[in-house]
Amino acid sequence: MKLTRKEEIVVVAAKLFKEKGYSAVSMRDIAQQMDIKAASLYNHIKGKQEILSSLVLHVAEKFTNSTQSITSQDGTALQRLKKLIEVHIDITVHHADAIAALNNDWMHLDGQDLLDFIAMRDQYEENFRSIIKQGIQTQQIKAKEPEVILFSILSTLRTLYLWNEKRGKLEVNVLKKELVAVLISGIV
Amino acid sequence: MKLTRKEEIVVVAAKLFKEKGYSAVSMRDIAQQMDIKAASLYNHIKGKQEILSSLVLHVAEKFTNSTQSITSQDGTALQRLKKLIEVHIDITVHHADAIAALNNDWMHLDGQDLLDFIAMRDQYEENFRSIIKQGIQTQQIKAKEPEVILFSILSTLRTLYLWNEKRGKLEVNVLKKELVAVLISGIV
DNA sequence: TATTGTAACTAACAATCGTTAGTTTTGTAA
DNA sequence: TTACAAAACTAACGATTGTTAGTTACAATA
Repeated sequence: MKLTRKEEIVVVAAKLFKEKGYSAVSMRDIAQQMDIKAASLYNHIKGKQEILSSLVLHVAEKFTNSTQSITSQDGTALQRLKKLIEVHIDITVHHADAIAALNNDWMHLDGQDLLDFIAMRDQYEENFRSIIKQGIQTQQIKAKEPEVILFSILSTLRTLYLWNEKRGKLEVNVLKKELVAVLISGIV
Repeated sequence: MKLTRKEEIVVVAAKLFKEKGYSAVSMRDIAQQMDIKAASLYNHIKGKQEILSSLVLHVAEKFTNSTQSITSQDGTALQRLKKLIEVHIDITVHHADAIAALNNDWMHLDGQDLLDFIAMRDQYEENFRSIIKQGIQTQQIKAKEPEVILFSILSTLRTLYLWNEKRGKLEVNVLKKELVAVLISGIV
């Protein structure tokens, strides 16, 4: 599919943000990477902030929608948890650069964009938490501190974008299978 | 113990870096937080870069030394892995802000500092990897992709600094015990 | 061929950046 | 009280920041 010029800018900017972070990337950096001058960017976007919010909010919605869909379908806690992990991997593989910004640069959103993001993030976390609690209640999951389990799994999933590059020959379905196994069954 | 003025600056800066990242924090921000003017900072430090390298390299050395010490002592792979996790938690609890910079702002180091950091990080990862491989060889650890196990555990440990604030009433020793259990034995 | 919209350009703006130079205040020891 | 060092200050520098205004090149359409 053909990208609009605006989408091209967002894609290019995402790569740069991933390397140095939003604040350390100038409009001139982005322009140079596209072989145009900085002022020309403004024919397509309103400003630097719009690049960030396009990037972050778009992928945040993906996460929110996916988890919402999983929690609304039926299934045991463990089935849902597995599905959640797989979906997270899918999104990561296809939007690695955007996820870098979501993880590291969300605090540079401003106004309503920032509020929207935080709301989505909290909702995502809450869905995750409720699945784990449900698993503990039905004794599918060992009764440990739910927060420790939540933190451990979420940390791994959120940092996955960093390892996806080195993933190399490891095929996506293999990655899913292995990661689900490690996160749920442990390593011993 | 009493901090030197330079150490005070580094501590204050670390807190700010954690919130917005190195690039988004100005010398005037740091100065304001200390109730002095930006120029006054230069009575104590050479520049902004020195703040970052003090912060990052100091805690990076702690990690390198700890893992080096663990791999040189004897013990099974699983004992070593457990110890590694516990040490990581200890350092995180005591240097949460510095670890934020280590995770998110290391790429803004320059010159020899950057090379030194990368060398330490690679060595740390390599030590970790060899313990896992040893565990697989001795069949203490289930034979999965070593990289997936390494990535999963390291991600959790590296992001721990974010959760340490919310840790709240969860005592350090409880956290250690729970996290070791989750990371090694899984949750089912 | 004339018109129009897209997308580039040059030039410049005010604000902020890290940093330096030179000076003054402050606290301590003789 | 004087002398000295530590640590603050004011003022300013050149560079870079995001952004705007006005203009030009080019392709498609009428």
